[in-house]
Amino acid sequence: MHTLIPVSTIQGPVMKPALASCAAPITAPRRPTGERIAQLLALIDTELTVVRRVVRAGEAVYRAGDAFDCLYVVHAGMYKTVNVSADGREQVVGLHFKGDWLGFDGIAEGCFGCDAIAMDTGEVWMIRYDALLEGCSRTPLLMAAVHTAMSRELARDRDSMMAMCTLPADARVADFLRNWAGTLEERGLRTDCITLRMTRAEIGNYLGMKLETVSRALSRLARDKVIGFSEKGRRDVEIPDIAALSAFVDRSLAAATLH
Amino acid sequence: MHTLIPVSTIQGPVMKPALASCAAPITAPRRPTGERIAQLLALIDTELTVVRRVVRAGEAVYRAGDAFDCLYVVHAGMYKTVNVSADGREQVVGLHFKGDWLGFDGIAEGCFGCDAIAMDTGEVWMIRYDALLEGCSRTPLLMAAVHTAMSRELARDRDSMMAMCTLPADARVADFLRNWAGTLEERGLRTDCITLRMTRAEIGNYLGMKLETVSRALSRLARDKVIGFSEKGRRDVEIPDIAALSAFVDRSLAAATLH
DNA sequence: CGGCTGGTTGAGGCATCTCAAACGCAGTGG
DNA sequence: CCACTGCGTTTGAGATGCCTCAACCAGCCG
Repeated sequence: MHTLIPVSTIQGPVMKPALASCAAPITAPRRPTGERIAQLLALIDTELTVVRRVVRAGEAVYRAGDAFDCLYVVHAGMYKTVNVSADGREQVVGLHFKGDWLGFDGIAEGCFGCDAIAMDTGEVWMIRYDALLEGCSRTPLLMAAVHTAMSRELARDRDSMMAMCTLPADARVADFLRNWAGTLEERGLRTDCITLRMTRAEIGNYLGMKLETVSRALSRLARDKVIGFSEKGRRDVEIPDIAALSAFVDRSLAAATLH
Repeated sequence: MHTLIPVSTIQGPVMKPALASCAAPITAPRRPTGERIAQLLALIDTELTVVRRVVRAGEAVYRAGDAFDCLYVVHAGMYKTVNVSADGREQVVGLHFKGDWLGFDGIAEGCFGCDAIAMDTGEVWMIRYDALLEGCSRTPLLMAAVHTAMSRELARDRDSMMAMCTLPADARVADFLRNWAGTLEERGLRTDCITLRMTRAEIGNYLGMKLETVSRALSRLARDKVIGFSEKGRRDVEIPDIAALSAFVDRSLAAATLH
């Protein structure tokens, strides 16, 4: 039909190949996510003026309704975004780790649509949106990186919707743990013993179920040896084998379709 | 803290004010959505070379797994995006009307993550992604418009997640109809009698419930005079008053929280 | 110690799903 | 013209998965 022009040929002047993979992957083969994140942060640091901000557990990076001025890139820590409706319902709609952006949802309306809350102490990089627009004009690689980040978030949201609609409660919890372990693994962190920094109520809210259901699901997963609990409290979960979680999800689905 | 610099001052050279509102609304007060869409399409038409493609009902604009080359802007018709999992589950994750973009989810991975299916005959504008990147570098207004579109889609996904997690089935259907009527109203179309181009099964899939539940919910809404059915088949729904749908949602929530 | 927060587990209830039957409507072919 | 078929819809009755309510337990901290 038409020939595929590599993006790099039109993305403007010379770019360091070492930075290329934090943008859209049309140009290059896949690289480890940890590397991509390091390159993204390096690119931002060189192309933009960022204000580093340290946040403590429970502190809000921004609140729903705040005027949209800045985007934030997670440099350390873990964050939840909480959608708040007019009538007061609260819903955890996203979890964010190092390398993720916070605040994309504010662009369209000019104010943020949800709260972004730190779940432990961490650091975010504030980037003024007007400066980002300017930087994207100057540096196509940066623009591509922003597009990629938004695209990834859209894909994640879709997968969440699918999980909520098609998986029974136990499988949804298993899927949740699998995703969590996956993001840790991508960042080069230990996945065999992870600490959930969320209460059962928060997990349930995120997954669309009640806290008791989460607790029961975790108990069943532990009984089936798909996960384990560390002797130090029930807050830490041992995941000896991520594939076992996937297998559990598949088994749930097979059992369901098999009547 | 710091003064708010209007984006327009850094967005580059002169821009026609008439086109300004299709981008982020920091610069300008809110305008009617229909106007924004017209301006978006005009901007795209002047800044980019588009290939117009007519699609018929049931036809795929793209399929999950297809290589990501192009984005699409809806010029006419109505489309659904369907997420397909490895094990064959299908989930409608989005509905798209005139002025919406299709394919953002392909940017990050280099291939599309879902099917985009036309639900009636319509027309999409194909835009090569490399050309779009170049155009965004050239025209900051275009870049802002793309960001705004992605941001809006993120916000919509989150509202969907919230509706699925917090609303009972009847209210979820009411909310669905309200959103549908809302998008029609934004585009200057009639909202008092809308034709659902989806089967009950599709609606149910989208809302995370079974087709019988959708049917019952619609029957109850009709019994409560919140909606009506046209005499010609049950496929057309009469919505005399959109506010009545919102009121129904609120009533459901009030009844639920009241124990 | 005693209160508090978060977690686990059980019993019963309810919203939704499953299964099933019947209907309307459009298309098709005799 | 009518029978016949297929698909989508409606409605009912029973099953079930998750929620609600409640009791109890385990850490933690003043």
